[in-house]
Amino acid sequence: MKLEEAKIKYIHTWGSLATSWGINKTMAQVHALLLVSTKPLSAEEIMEALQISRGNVNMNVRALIDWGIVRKEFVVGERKEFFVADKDIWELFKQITKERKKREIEPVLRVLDELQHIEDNSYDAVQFKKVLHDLSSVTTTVNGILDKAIRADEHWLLSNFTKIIKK
Amino acid sequence: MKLEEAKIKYIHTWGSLATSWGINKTMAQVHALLLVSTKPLSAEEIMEALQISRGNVNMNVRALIDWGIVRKEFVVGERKEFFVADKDIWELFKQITKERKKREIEPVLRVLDELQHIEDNSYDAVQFKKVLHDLSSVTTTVNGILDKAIRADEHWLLSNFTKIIKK
DNA sequence: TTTTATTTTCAATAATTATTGAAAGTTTTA
DNA sequence: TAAAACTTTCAATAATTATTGAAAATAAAA
Repeated sequence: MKLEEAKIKYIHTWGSLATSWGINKTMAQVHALLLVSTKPLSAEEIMEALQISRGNVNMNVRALIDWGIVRKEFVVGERKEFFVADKDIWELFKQITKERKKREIEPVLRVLDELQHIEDNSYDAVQFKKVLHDLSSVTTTVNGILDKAIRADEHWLLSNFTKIIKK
Repeated sequence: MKLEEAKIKYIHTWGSLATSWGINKTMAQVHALLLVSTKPLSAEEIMEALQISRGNVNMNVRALIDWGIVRKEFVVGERKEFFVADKDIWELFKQITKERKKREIEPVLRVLDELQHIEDNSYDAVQFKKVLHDLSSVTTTVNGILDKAIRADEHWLLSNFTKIIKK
């Protein structure tokens, strides 16, 4: 297999993994492209490489910048903007985790907590509260793991979990 | 807030979390409904409660059964099928994790590994292999954590991670 | 066996989500 | 200032994914 071919295959693989986890395919592909590129890329170059429209590139690059995993880079003698993705994939993992935690998991925890406070002590209601409680404990635990991972040093997750897993 | 109202809110909240993680909304809602129900439910009752079609109920209930988190239950004097979801949500978490790991993460690891074997030692290729390697280590670690979690006792994840997180 | 109850399937359709492309907006240069 | 270079926006459209509903299949009862 040739290098270019391998890069394309990687970009596609990553895109399809993203899709099944509810992340926009193009966003994942743009990020993957920037990761394997040895130089900053302009909107044109991304359009060309992934065969997508200018608007699509713009939207997804902005989103990646919002997520803090892609940044603009100035290129001497060039007027247009160029983009790079830093190569530390732990950082990527942390950023994505952090955002999703905040956007998706925390709001659910708030709702679950609120629902605990219904004033009803019938058998049904107690059963319901029990389910909610279990659900909260799973969600809280997952949330806590993610929290710890994103606060810690870059390689905390790798070094610590590796030990735990191997014990 | 009334109990019924709370149940509905819970079912909806769960459905929307599922959606953002690439899981079918109805599937999550059917599961949630069965979890908070104090008795086994028939297809009709699910249709009624969630206002969805017979076909939709059938497809999603089958999928939940395939995932091993819902099962049929025989009801005396009734000819039709009834369904229940066992109340342990750790089991749900484990099953979902297990399936997604197998269906989505493992295939990606195989592709990443295959791509490592390109015979090219140019600067570009070496950089690319570096990115792939980092990516594999993140993916492998995540995979390993999930693996451990699903193999262990039901409450391993809760008890162990809670300690770790609080340390 | 025939009838009736129930489940399954799947083509058609609806709903959702992603993408385009051209117009409007912004910034830089002349 | 005006023109050129470039970026952003967003209504229209395409692509994807979920849902319906009725016909076919299956199972139970008469």
